Amino acid sequence: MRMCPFDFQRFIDGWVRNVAISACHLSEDFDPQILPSEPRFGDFQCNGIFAHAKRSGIVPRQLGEQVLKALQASDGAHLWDMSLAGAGFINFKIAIPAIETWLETYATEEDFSKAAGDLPGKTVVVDYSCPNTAKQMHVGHLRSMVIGDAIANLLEFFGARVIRDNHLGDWGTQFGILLMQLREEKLQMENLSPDEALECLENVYRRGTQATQTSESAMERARAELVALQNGDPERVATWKWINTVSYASFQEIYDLARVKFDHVLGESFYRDKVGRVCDELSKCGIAEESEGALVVFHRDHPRFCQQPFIIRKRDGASNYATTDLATVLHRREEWHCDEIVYVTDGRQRDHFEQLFLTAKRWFSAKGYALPVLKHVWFGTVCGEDGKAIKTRSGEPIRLKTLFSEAIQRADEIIASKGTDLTADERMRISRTVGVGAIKYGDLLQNRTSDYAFSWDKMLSLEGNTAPYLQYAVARIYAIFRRAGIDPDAPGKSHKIHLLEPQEIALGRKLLLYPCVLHQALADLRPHFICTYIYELAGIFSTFYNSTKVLDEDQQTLLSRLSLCARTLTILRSGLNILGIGVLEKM
RNA sequence: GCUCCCAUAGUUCAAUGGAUAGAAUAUUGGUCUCCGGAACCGACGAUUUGGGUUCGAAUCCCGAUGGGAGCGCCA
Repeated sequence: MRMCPFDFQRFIDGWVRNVAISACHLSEDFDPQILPSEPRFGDFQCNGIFAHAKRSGIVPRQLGEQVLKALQASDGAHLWDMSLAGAGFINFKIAIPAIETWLETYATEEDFSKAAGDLPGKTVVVDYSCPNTAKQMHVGHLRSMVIGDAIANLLEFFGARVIRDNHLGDWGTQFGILLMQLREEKLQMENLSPDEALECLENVYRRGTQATQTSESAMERARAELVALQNGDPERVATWKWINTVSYASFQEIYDLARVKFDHVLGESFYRDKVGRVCDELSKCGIAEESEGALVVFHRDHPRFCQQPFIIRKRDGASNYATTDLATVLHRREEWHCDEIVYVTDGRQRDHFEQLFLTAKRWFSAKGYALPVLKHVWFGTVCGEDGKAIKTRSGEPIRLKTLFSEAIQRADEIIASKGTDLTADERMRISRTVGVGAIKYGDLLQNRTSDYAFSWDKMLSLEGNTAPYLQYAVARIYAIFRRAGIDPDAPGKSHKIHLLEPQEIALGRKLLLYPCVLHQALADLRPHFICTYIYELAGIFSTFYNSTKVLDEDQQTLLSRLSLCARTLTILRSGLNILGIGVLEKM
């Protein structure tokens, strides 16, 4: 088999570095800085000449010429055209035969995954979704679920062993208030559906909160309920369990719709008998100290956390989420032997996670435990139309269930307007895939660290840079294959691909960039790079489709173009799979 | 009060210190006897402000203005 790099960016980077250092005698610290470039310049560009020229006191253009000459004389130079441009850029334009070889070499998602195995043997816990029980999921819960799932898929694609953990908020002080109010209202809720029960519980909680805010005795009773629950009072425990059961049944409907799955659902309550060890060890190691009656951790060298405490045991002796989070890190290390933990939460929790990571580092180091790599993959706040964060307490945030069903209904209306001959089942499946896909994609498209302006129109849009546009491109490719009477996934001998028309070449060049995009998304755990890329790819495909007949009379042309379509299909599908968005053969 | 984040077309978002700042939407002009028009091709339109660093700044640093968030017993 001919040598064919999977990721041209990485390959060119290594190649240029090597040649520049060995043949041009540049110093070892030379960094070529190879980046994908705008199509008008080529496929990749080398930016590293400037920095090196500066350091060595040479004119960049001169150094560029010298390096270019050496590159042109080296093995591998036939794979691309190179030219010196501007003040000292070196541009690389991949030669068409090299593109064709790449397309013939990397045909299936399996081929990609195998070639991209960056993380084999690595165990990564992804901690995402994590709603609180006793409340319905609303738009504020969307991002963690969607982004976390995409990141887990991405890590899995690169060969990691991924453990998806839904760390539910099922053990907070909210249960004191809930138990108190439930007891006082004596409600009969056993016959309600999970959703109805949950809605009822939300109201109970609201009334309970109001009561504790206005009455000191209500507050006392709520505290007593919490203590009773924590001490294992059977009646309270039974009620608490029931609340969690109906809550999760309601969450599960959303997860099913969104096609999100977890390997573990270990809520905070799972760690409630593991927090003693955390406090003991941190105290004995001299990391935690008493302060104002609580057990806290300060980080003396930190400008902020030398003053701002990380409270691991409240004055009343109870633990909080800092304590359970510490216990969780240890559990994931000791039981699951993870190498890394990725937390996907709102950016407002950055202080908490920074303190958590600092504390875990000192604790693990003092005890000689191996510390996993800890990453807080945070995302921007979901804001309402008023620009302020959507909160459960202020007004009524839109429920995910409502959001999804509205999107599905809009998709269904479009299908209806086309007057198709689909069966009811098919139609239902398609409107679900389109509607849910639109919402997930709408979220993923945005750089996760940006704040998020919620709007119905944006969420439910089915035109422009949206999932349906991508799904449509996929469906059209399937339609071509149906018409040709060929299975796009049939494992057969691959046909020779000849890129002749400009639109074919443009498509081939774009396909080639997929590995670079995946690596970029992986480096920062930012799925939106994949969205941008597959959207552009679908656009280039549409242009190609519009200008170039695939089902050509000439057999060789037909087979070549069909193969090109098959590669486009593979990459669109692969990208959508990583994003957790469904694909359709017909829509 | 202290700390952090953000400011890009009318609107919603992109842009790894790289060349002429990209999309979508809205507005608007076109394409279509042909593989699915949920399509394709155009036009219009933007880096809040004042300094600085750099060969090169939307991006880094300092200030101003405007917005958001966090900060001892919620998670």
